Amino acid sequence: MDCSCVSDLLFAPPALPALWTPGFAFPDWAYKPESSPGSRQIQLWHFILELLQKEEYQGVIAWQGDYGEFVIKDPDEVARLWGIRKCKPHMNYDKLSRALRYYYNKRILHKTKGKRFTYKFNFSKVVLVNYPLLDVAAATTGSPLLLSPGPFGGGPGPDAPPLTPETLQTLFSAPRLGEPGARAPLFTPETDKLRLDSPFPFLGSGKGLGPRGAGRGMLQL
DNA sequence: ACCGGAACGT
DNA sequence: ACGTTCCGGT
Repeated sequence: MDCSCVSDLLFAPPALPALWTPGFAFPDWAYKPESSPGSRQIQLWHFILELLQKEEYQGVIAWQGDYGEFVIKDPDEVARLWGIRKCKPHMNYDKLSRALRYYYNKRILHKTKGKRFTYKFNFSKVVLVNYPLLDVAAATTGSPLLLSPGPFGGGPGPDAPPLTPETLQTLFSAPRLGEPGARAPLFTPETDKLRLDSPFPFLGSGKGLGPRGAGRGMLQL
């Protein structure tokens, strides 16, 4: 069952110098397959983000509409590219869209109804799971960031985009490296990963979002 | 096109 | 866990 397509590792991780699409800032973890907590393989939403970030694919998939919303302009091509990456030669949009649907429950994506081939990222969710954003939120006590009484804590709302592009950009470009002792208590010093014993009021107490919780010391969905 | 169940593979 | 494949239904 050997497949002759290029391995993920050979896919040059674009030595990204903080590049972002017009109006949207992206953290580097979005491009690193291994940076997704539970996964060694490339994730579909990583891949989507990757395409979204490259200008040469703007005719294939691009940001459009609301914040976090993107439209697949060429479904067959996106499916083809995903098939190449995953060594699934028989990939097509029908199957790809099924995979995207998988993210609905995980609350990473949802569908923009009425708009063809249009989906929307739940960046707040994605960020919460993958990036140590919370210490920033904790540090900037005055910031209303993420603490809006939105769908978090109150239950699973239809969508939860409390983050603005500006907020994201600010957070991700924040030069908080090399600040000794500036570590927020939300993180264990050794692993630099999110601690699970911290109270996250906006995580809805994990209700319906998966009871397991403490996987590998990382928050999961 | 879009949905979600189910079985399956890794 | 993260899809992939197949499917009947809207």
